[in-house]
Amino acid sequence: MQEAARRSGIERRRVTIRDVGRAAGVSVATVSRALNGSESVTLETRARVQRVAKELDFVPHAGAQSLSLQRTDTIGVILPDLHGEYFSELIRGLDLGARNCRRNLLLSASHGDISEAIGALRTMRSRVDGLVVMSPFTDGDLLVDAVNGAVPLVLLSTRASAGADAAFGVDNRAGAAAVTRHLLDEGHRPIAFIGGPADNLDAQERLRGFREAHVEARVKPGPVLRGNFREESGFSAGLLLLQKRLPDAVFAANDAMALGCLQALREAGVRIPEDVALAGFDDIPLARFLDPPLTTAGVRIAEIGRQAVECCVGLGEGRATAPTQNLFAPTLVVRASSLNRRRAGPPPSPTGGTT
Amino acid sequence: MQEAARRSGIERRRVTIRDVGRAAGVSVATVSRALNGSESVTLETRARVQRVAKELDFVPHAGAQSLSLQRTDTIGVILPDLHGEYFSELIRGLDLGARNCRRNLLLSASHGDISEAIGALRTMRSRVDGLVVMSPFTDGDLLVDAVNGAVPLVLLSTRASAGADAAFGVDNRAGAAAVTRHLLDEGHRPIAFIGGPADNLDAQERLRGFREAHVEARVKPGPVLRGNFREESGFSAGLLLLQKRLPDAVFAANDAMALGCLQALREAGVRIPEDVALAGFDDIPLARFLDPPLTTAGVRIAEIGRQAVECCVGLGEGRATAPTQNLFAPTLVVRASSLNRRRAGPPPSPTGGTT
DNA sequence: TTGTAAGCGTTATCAG
DNA sequence: CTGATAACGCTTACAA
Repeated sequence: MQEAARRSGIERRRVTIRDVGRAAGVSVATVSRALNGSESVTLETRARVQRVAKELDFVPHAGAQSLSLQRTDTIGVILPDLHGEYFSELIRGLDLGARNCRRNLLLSASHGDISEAIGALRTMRSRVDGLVVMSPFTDGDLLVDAVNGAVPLVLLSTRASAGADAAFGVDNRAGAAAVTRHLLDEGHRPIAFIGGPADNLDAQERLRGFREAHVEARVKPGPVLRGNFREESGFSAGLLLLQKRLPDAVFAANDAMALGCLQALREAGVRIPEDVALAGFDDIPLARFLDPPLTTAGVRIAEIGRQAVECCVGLGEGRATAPTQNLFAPTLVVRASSLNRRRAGPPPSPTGGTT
Repeated sequence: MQEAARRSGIERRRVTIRDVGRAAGVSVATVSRALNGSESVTLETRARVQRVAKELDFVPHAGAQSLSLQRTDTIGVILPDLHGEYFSELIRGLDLGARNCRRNLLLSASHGDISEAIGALRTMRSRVDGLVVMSPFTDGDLLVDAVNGAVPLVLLSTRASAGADAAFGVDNRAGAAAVTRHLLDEGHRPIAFIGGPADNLDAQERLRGFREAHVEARVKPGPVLRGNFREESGFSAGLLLLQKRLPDAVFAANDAMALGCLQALREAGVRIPEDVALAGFDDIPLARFLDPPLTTAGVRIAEIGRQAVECCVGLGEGRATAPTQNLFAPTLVVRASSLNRRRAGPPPSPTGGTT
């Protein structure tokens, strides 16, 4: 038939429901009913069909089922990236949610490009029952348009768009303010800030929290550098900081950049936290293994992913499982990197540590 | 019609090719041809169809296309886990390969359970054009049976099964031997080994490399502990080691366990590498950020993923892109954690360091 | 209880 | 160049 049917290798035709029917001496309808547990099938018929199906190693064609049933049992996910500690944690949560709901995960990366995200969206929207999209762009409405109501849409890290069915995010402002306050409380000033991409909502809010905490404390903020949330940009920012008089502390808008900055400073012989204190945001698993362990704003990344998927599935089933807008509050995680040890002479013992 | 068609929320019917045809005053066949760039369509007709399609925001239904075309443009991937540094890197490579080939990625985790893996396989095999499966179980044949030739199957970290179309892996034995030799060359002995799961092929081979290097050097190996490749098991192993006289060095079968062991030892006040040297396997991104940076066997994880996907796609298109069996050679990555600093008194300066 | 046949949304064949 | 129409593999009214 179809030209494309020419398979490479052994031409092994799929076993279809028709084959099972023929072999069992019943119609395809009966096979379908028998295999899907419909009431109206004789026990005897069902048994025979099941036996034959097993013998023939029949596996229903999921694509055909989807077409007929109008559901795919698949949730599409579009993230800026698929790797790195942050997304890895997120994916763990997404997977967890998908397992709980017995759904598959169709994953795609937008690489931070909104047009790529929209492209992926259009490819996906007819393959999935729902979409979970992380689009930290300021203009999430474009995404909503692309989905066009075809399937439930759950947004991550996005200002609630009127069109989206739900949104999950982190209270970045509060988290950043908490970290900033902590640094100020430790006596560090000025505090430099390494920000994220300008068009990234999370980044904007974190900067805002940083500034508000300074206003509140009546302290003048240190320099604000631009980064892109990647480790390298933190490294570059660190180099930049080294060119002038060092601030007392550096607050990077995420842990990856804090890590990069840490490297740059350390390579220059700057001690953390004795010479410069350091803090990040996200609490990626790596944070506590750094030397020194990194102070940061703890976000339950995986939990967000899980809830997002489960909410998305729920929406597809007509349940409104969660409020439209869900904001997770980060918790301040104080580790050694931010403590004020300027007074200390020799490095303290590994276990102890003065505050 | 179909019961399931009742959608929650606004009942927004999909725009189908039929709608476009009607609006453009042509048949569905012509719409299909016009949109898919067939030669035999008047320029004028094509233009009109395209305009109408855009106006109606028509997006072809991927599922229906798949059913008709017998291809899904999707590669299925089954991994033991979706998170953690190792799989994160692997996924990065898989994504890269998929992008290069313009394919989607259907991801699933087997959580180390072969029956779960088989379940996922059966769900997937009619949704994808090919499968990339990482099944570090000793019996990969079960997987081959489950796929049953329906689509190309590429195995990761598995002994080449007759039934698989290709396999990618790491030369675990050589890598482990190299690390072991390095530790012995540094003068460490005995060396304890923290192994992976017993039924895991990678783990078996790494243990073998460890032993062979000892035989070759005519040195008696230290104790061999059992782990499961996760951080916690490395931690437990570390605790176990602490109960007896400490070995000169510990070689963990992967970096995650090395990390766990490092923690256990450090919490007990043991200095690395002064008191005990440490090495891992994989060179996950985290390894170089540890304190001290971890000596390990460097595996180009992402590269394996990329090649596996591209090979899988190639197989589906009838091309035999790569040899059936592909073994990547790890490179020894020597960092501070394995050096012999037993002679040194006080901790060396951050920059320097004796060998 | 079972079979027939009409969809699900495409593409491809075959006449016109 | 274009239009019917038969697949693709499955589910489900409707009839028997």
